[in-house]
Amino acid sequence: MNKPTVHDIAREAGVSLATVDRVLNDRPGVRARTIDRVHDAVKRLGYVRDTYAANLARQRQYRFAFLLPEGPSQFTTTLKGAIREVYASQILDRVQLRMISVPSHDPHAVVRALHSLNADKLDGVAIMAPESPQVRDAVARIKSEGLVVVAVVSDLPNSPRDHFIGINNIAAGRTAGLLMGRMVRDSGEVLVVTNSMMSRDSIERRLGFDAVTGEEFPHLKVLPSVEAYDDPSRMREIVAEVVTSRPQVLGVYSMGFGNTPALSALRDSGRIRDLVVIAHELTPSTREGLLKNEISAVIAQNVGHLVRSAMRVLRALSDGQPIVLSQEKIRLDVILRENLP
Amino acid sequence: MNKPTVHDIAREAGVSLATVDRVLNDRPGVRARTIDRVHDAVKRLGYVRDTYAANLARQRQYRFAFLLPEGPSQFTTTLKGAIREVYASQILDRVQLRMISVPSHDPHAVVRALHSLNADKLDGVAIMAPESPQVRDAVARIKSEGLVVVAVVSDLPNSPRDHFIGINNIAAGRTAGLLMGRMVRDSGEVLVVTNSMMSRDSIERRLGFDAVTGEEFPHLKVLPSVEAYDDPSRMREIVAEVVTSRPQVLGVYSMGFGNTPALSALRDSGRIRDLVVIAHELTPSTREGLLKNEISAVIAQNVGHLVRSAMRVLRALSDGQPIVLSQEKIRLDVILRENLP
DNA sequence: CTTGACCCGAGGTACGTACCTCAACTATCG
DNA sequence: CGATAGTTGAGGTACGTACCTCGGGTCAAG
Repeated sequence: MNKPTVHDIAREAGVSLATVDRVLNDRPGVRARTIDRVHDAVKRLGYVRDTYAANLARQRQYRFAFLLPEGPSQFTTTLKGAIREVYASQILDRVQLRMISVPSHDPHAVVRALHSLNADKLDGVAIMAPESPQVRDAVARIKSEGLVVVAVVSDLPNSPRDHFIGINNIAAGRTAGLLMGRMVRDSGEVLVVTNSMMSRDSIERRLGFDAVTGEEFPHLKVLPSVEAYDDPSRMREIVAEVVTSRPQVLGVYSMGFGNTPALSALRDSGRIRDLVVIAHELTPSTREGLLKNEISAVIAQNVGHLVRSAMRVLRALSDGQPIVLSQEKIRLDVILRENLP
Repeated sequence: MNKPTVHDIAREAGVSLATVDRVLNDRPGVRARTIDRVHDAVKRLGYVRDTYAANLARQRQYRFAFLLPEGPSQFTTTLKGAIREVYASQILDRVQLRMISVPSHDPHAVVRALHSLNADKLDGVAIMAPESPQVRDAVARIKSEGLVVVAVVSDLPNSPRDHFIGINNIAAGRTAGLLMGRMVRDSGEVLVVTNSMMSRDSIERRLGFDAVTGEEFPHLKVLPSVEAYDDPSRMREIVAEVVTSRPQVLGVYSMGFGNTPALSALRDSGRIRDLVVIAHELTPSTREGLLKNEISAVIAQNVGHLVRSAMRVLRALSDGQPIVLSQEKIRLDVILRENLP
């Protein structure tokens, strides 16, 4: 009737508690036949380890770190806020957190930070950084030391990370393209702005955006991406120049990072209300833009979910437990003025 | 350094463990002054009860019930599936679940079901049912017996329920209105269909929809709501009639429940691809509609989140623990073909 | 047959909390 | 002053699991 315990397993398998314990915790000194007997009993009774009692007994502490880009980006600020909020609330059990900020555009700094992580003092790390060969090797190294590694926001697809928690950026771009095509009424041009087309996120978003607009919305002509190279004033200038000189521009797709200067340039041009503006990530800037009817839609990922999911996955992986994939999938949120959270 | 335990509290307050226990669990036999001393120590050390150890010690079982509408609605089927999935996965700790289906349009049946719930055998209940005076009284009664009551999907605003888990339906209607206004290119009419305008959800959605279209989109003329009174064939007939006889209809807003027959009528009319169709809830029907470009957007609530949130809230309330509101807020999802989960 | 390596059981303590008993103390009242 | 009720402490067991020790068992090689 009740949930079976190790005692029930021992009785069912006809062995002692110590043996059950040895089997369940992969300790040596048990014959293969006996191991099977225990596993059979586990299966027959449907035993599942009570993780909380186990953690209590072994005084388990989960020690995780978040490796995040430093700098004044509104998105990372929002993300860090979400991490702090989750950490402060009591939903985390036995978790100790460290936040590490690095200039993420510098692969060597990322590598140094990764190498400074000690497997003796840490169980897992969540990384948000662009992938580079150096980073890939560093991930491999800390994984071989026994750390659990998950990528957040930006995937590290060629690195041996255990899991990726974030959105599908091609789908994000496709969603933006679909919205743009449905919302721009007349034929015209669409401006795409980003900080850098070197980032795989931007590349994927652009790919998705182009695919949908190309296939389904021939009335739109999508211009080549405008890059600002992390320079806000450059972003402001380029956007201002394009929007004022090309009246045929009817839509702007801001692929994230650099929303604020792009928006301010659009605002100054006086044309922002006539444009369909689609941006990424919900930040103070984009929220304000939505409320002022300057931005039509924001494609976002829920940073609260992102952080909680990262924690759950880190825990599950450090315990060797399965992940409930349906719960961990980060949805692509489409946010309009009326469904602002 | 480590998390303080009851032992630390006892030492800090200069009392015994038994006294700390009496205070923390509101047991009698402690002088007011001593109670304060213990509470002071708790505050000074920042003690928080280890819920898992406590549940272990007291052999806690959470016994919850879900009271849901019976019948073949795709949304409730989806919801029930989500409940089963959450229940089957191991994320629930010490929770026993019962699902009760009632013909929810019959207040007396709902009341009978509520009265059959025994506070001795149950800790809490999540209810999805329309509010009526009878239901309100029944909720008050089972609450007075000590049960925790939360409303899910549809609020019971005049009942003494402890919490509501679901979306803001006025905002949902406003979001639909905004999407409709942005996506319908020319001047024309918008058809609004629902099963019944008696339901407060429908009323609120319509309210929000009208507010936004009225204020911001004068090119749209929103027709009076068409009601099908839970009769699929009636729904099919009315929709077919309106759409074929009124070529000036450019958009259709299906407020939920009855999506399937409405869609099939639109499909048969041959006009569906030229219309902007906005529907509620992600079900097999609406998913198919999105994929076929028949539906432009779906306003949905994530049923997985809904169910997990209901469980967390029920647990927290039965333990008298605080709720992390930011985690429990159910977002209004805007789902397009490209961001289908 | 002995030796030693391997296997297994019995029984213990611990984690943080709940809940129990019983003895002893304190304050108050008549 | 003693009786009485109200407070408090000491110490225990239990929850389900981890981890430890130690004694005794089996079995194959020498």
